[in-house]
Amino acid sequence: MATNGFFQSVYKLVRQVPAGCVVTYGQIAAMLGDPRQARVVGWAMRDCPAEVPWHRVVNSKGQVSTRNLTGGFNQQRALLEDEGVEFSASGKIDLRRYGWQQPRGGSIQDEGRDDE
DNA sequence: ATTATGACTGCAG
DNA sequence: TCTGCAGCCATAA
Repeated sequence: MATNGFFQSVYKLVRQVPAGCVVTYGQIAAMLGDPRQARVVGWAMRDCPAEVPWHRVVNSKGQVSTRNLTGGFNQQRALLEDEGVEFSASGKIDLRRYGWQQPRGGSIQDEGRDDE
């Protein structure tokens, strides 16, 4: 499927996301090389194959409910909570703590937070 | 080829 | 901190 190569890249990337971590659409798009294609990433998630942990994908606001909760989209929060992710009172996630980043050349270790 | 929509993002109020 | 408007890209009709 060469037509949906971008989609395949998205799926592959999301599949690499470990449990207990979340990524934003823009983050994924940026990893693919174009942060503006964040919407296209959403399109790929809309297809949501079972092999893709779409529930670990949230918007830049760290929330899931952008417009309207459709279908199984509601269980995103429940799934993340099951992974160990904490939600704020407003239903937001700490991207600074759960925000996943691709491992760079070398060892990516946990950077200490001066306050937490 | 053109128009409309969308599981988004960033800036302004 | 939250809400609203405009911009960008891809897919569907």
